[in-house]
Amino acid sequence: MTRPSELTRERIVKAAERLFAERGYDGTSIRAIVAKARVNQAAINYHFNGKDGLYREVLLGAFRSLTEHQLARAAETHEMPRELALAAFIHRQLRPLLARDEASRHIRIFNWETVRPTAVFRRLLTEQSAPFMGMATDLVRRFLPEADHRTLVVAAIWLIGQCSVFVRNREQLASAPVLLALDESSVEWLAETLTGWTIGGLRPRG
Amino acid sequence: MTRPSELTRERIVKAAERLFAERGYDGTSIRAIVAKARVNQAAINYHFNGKDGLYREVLLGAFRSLTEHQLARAAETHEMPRELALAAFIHRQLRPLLARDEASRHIRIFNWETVRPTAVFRRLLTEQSAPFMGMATDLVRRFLPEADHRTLVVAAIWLIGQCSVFVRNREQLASAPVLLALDESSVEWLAETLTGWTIGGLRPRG
DNA sequence: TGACAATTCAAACGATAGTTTGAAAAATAG
DNA sequence: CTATTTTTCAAACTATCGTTTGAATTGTCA
Repeated sequence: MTRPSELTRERIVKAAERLFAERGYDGTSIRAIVAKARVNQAAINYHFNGKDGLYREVLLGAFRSLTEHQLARAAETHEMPRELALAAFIHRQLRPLLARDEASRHIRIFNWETVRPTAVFRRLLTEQSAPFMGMATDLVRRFLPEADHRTLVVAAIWLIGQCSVFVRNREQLASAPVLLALDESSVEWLAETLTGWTIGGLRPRG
Repeated sequence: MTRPSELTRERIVKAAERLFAERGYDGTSIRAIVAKARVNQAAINYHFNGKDGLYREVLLGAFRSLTEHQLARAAETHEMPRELALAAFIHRQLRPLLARDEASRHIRIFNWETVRPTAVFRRLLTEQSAPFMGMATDLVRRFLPEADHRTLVVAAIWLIGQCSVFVRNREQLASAPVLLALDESSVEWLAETLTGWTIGGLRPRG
């Protein structure tokens, strides 16, 4: 077996990830991808069996990267007091607000999927979302020790949603009329504010 | 001036709204629209000056309908105790979970826009989102009477985000592995649960 | 009714989409 | 070096896209 084509594959995946994140699956043409990657047009079919196969590759990478960012800290989070663990979780979820990096692109790809889920994505989700959801569920369980399963799941989604609304809409929120500041200290303050509200919400009350 | 074409316009807008909601702007072809509306292909250019013009029409209608859905109740909400007002707001925001109706389609069209905002939408947002955001801000202000402007805006977004994460991802959440039930009583319970957590979060604590 | 504007229609336009082709080039194995 | 496989390449293929065209039809007003 001979494999001198790894470079070409990597260039294609890298270019495709950027374009899929920016324009979505339908909005990205393979001609745009090969132009950015500076490879021949037929290379995508040769290496990935078409546009679908390439998209699957990109989606897998995005999913791994996004969940691993949290899951890598799952163990140490579990050792912290629940309030600190929650703060750390929220802080990490808000991280794409600051970084115009790979993570932002991955979030963007997922945003496309929430409006028009592809078959590839659906399968990926049912196969691989369990660890991440489990981490969020474990976290809220420490605040709601007697809640039933449904309540815990909803609380986990609630927690994730509080963060994702800012991440997802960061471009709109940063411009008029909201003009939300997104520098490091502002995001820090945002994370702390959200943490406070979340703890208050999950705290038992009479 | 002669105007026997209102029927054609309405059929086109109605068909386009459904298709744009389901597939987004790029994913909807004018051939699909005219097939669904059962009008001639050139009718879209004749009546709306092209696909862009038609989309603008649909977007305007969606925006009006959605904001009016909440804003129509703004006055009466203001007369209610703050806890009940918040519950009513959340309940209305979660409504698309139940109804496969016009409002649900309009929310879906907006979901497309958060991924790839069109110029039309950006303008619409800066022009007309103020009343809606103002309503949400007024609502949270009743819980945070001494908060500064930034905190109030973030709280309003936080409130909206808590609801939208369920609406936006309803299809994924309803299927495995989450299997969130979306019948009437379940949504009722969800609204009450979210209301409780939100009140708890915004309530002052020592 | 006749003249004219508004509306509908089938057909075609140019552009771009994803994919396929078959040969040239490069890399590997014997 | 030779034989063989892997990889690249330019070009073409088929399908669909949004839009335009110009004639036919319909509706309105004088």
